[in-house]
Amino acid sequence: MKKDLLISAPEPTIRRMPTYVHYLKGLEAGPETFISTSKMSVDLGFDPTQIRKDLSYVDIVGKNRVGYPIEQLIKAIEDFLGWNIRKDAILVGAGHLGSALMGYERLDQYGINIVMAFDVQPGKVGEKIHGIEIRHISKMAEVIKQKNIQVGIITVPASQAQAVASMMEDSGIKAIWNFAPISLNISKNNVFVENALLYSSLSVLACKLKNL
Amino acid sequence: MKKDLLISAPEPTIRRMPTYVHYLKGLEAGPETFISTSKMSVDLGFDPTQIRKDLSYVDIVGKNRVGYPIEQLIKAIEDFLGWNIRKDAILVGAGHLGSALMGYERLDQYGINIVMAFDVQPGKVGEKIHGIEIRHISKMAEVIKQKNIQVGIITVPASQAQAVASMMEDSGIKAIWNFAPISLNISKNNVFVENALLYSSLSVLACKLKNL
DNA sequence: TAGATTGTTAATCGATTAACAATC
DNA sequence: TAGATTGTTAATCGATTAACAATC
Repeated sequence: MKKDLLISAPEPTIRRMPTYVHYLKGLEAGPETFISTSKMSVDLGFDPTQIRKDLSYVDIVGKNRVGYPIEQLIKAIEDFLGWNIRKDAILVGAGHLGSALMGYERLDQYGINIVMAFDVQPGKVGEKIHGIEIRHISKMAEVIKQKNIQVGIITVPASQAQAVASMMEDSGIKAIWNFAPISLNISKNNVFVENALLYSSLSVLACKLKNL
Repeated sequence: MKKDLLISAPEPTIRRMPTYVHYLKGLEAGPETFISTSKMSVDLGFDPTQIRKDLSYVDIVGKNRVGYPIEQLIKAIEDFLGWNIRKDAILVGAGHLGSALMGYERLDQYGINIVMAFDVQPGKVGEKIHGIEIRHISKMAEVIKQKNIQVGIITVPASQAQAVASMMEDSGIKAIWNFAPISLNISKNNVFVENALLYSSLSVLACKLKNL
């Protein structure tokens, strides 16, 4: 629809989008080719108006009395989210979490392609985890520049996260996906930082449980 | 402060709290014993009024012209978040992500104690990962009831997440920390569900990168 | 046509931020 | 005292939701 003037969607809208995609993919197996926001509302527990508002940011047109064409809707949301654009990434910190991310095949479904990982531990450097080569952190800057890497994933302990982030910034990384529980300082503001905030999620759980 | 009438904090406030704790712990090593919201504002990039508003939900009193006592503030926020109350948990899905969570020693810092894990794969059942025993999923309900487990962590593929959630609900679990990218349906609403939403975080990154 | 649905405008709600009195 | 800071009240901002016209 519209899309003449490109107003970027509010962040809460962006955060709901993947839920729509995963839900819609589940419908693909079924007999229906169209889905209405009233049905989505029931299944997802979201307000139908909110769903329509969210979908208004996406390049799709619904049919009155019918709904949205499922397949096209999935494609449109994926395009909106940038999942169909490949983003080369490097990962720093090949510990438990880092390894889990490297093994998460699904990641390239989101357009993220981890081309290499870095660590400092001698036992890890030179090895491969889930097919991804691990090199010493001192080689990172060179690789980023050479391969024109856009995304850096930080899965090192909090104490080393800032140093890694600064190195990434200096090497020309465009965006950082940060799993360390600290707030990164980026001096120039040409690097976008997204914090995974697992501990925030866990804290909401703990807090609600406490007040039960 | 107040705390006479216990108004639960807004969720955005709860989500910022862990950032405060991690930041404050970093200060403990330093020479200062007090911290002002103006200093926190500079270091964290948050509005100082917002920080004071957030702290108003916590059982702490600041000193005029001085700030908040760091050590007491940490303790107060941790208490607020329920990190100091132990919550026994079970984890279902001993794959990459599940293993990473089992290996994440830090988890008990947040009060989460994973007592056992479950899976269906014969190669995994009977083994231990990071010291945590893995049993067959068919034993789950019994263990939850016997050990009075409160928290269930779901790290299975999306296709099996709903079935696991329903089993947890029936067994009397109080809260679910869900890593599967689907919206869980809980029939009775006496189970609190917190979605980790890693893919939402990743989508914000991909979306921002697309519009760069 | 009647009725279900989209898509938008307007109202509401809640969180953030500005302003400022109180304090030491 | 002067000035920095807390803690709160009021204003602002933005997201959610209600209402409804347009459509098929």
